[in-house]
Order: sequence, then C-alpha cells, then structure tokens
Amino acid sequence: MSHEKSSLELYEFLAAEDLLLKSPEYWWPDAGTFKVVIGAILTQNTTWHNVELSFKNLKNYLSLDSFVKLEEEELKVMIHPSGFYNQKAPRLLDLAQNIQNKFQGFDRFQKEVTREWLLAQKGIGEESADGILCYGCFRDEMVVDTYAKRFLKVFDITFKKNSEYKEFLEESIRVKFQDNELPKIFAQFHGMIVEYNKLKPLK
DNA sequence: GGCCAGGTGTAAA
DNA sequence: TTTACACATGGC
Repeated sequence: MSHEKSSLELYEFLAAEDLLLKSPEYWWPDAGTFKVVIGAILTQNTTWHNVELSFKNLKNYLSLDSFVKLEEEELKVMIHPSGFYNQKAPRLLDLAQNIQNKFQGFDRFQKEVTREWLLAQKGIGEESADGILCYGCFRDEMVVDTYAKRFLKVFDITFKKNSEYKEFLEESIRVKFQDNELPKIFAQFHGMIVEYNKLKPLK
C-alpha cells in the first residue's frame, strides 16, 4: 500500500514548522539514563504530568543501583500518582533486577540490549521497547504511539498493525540518511510528532 | 461527573 | 489472530 506522502516528506514538513527547535537531538527528558526505562513504563496510558509527580517522589532512586533496592510496597506509594501502581511496581522491579543480572549495569544494557530481550520482559510492549531503545539507548528505532497514529491519520495514512506503522515511518528515512545519523533523526522525528500534537491538538 | 492520557497482559472467541 | 476487558490516577 503506497501513500501520497512518504515519511521523509512528513519529517521535512514537521521540520519546516519550526518543530525541530522544540525537539532537541534526543527529545525525551533525561535521554540516555535509566530514568527513561522507568518513565517508559510509568507513562503507559498515563499523562506525562502524572509521571512527573512520581519522579518527584523517586528523586533519590532514579539510578539503576538505587532503584533495585526499593521494596515493592514503598515503590507503589511513590508511583501512586501515575496509576496502575499495583502492576507497574512489580514489573518495574523485575525489569530493573533483570537488567542488573543480565547486563551488570545500565552502561552495558545500553550497548547490548536487544528489542527481543525487552519485549520478553513483562510490562514492555512494542511502544515501550522502542521508546527505551530510541531514547534510553540511542538506537535507530522509531516509536509508534498514539501521537504518531493520530498525526498520520491527518494525511489519511492508517494501518492495522503497529509494525506496519513502524515500517512506514522508518522506511524512507533509512534510505535518505546514513546509519549513524538514524538514532538522532528518529528521536527528533518522534519528538516533532508529539510537539505537533501539542501545537495543534488532534483527535 | 464523565472522559481521557506518550499501553500491556490475559482470556476468550 | 482478533477482540474485550482490567488496571487507576489527576486534570479538565
């Protein structure tokens, strides 16, 4: 199925809207840190505002080393503002522990983790996996979220499966840019899509 | 007071 | 493989 506009044209459209400035190289707050992993799960079906309320409570536990030492019950209290705390707390602790056991720290996790490994973790689906890879590990993975789907719908671009959205968004970008540029481009592309939604609220 | 938000896992058809 | 539902808060 081919569409009138390619993802590259959409990227250029957004860049021309002055949105590149609002989407610095890695748009996610504290990109490249373990905090991205926490945020990826906390923000599931939850506003970023509510995630920030939890981050305030977690301010002394945002590194992998300190986070794994938390008790489940105290974590539930701290992430309460983000909702779904009964399932997010155990999933976050399991994930953090698994990262420690498998990679012996966040640095090696960043370099060596695979999409498959992330998707095998309870509580991580496609969007969270790609969010962690793109913004936490600086990998060339495009995030498909409700913002992205809403944005594409404006151009009558719709698919059934998440993977189809991802392929469409990545394809023409991969052709245009060098491999080593892709992590930054995908990060900016997704960041611009979110900022565009905020600029012109879509439904 | 109802609806939504930067989803995911599970069970059932 | 697809669909339906539970999970829960804060803001408008």
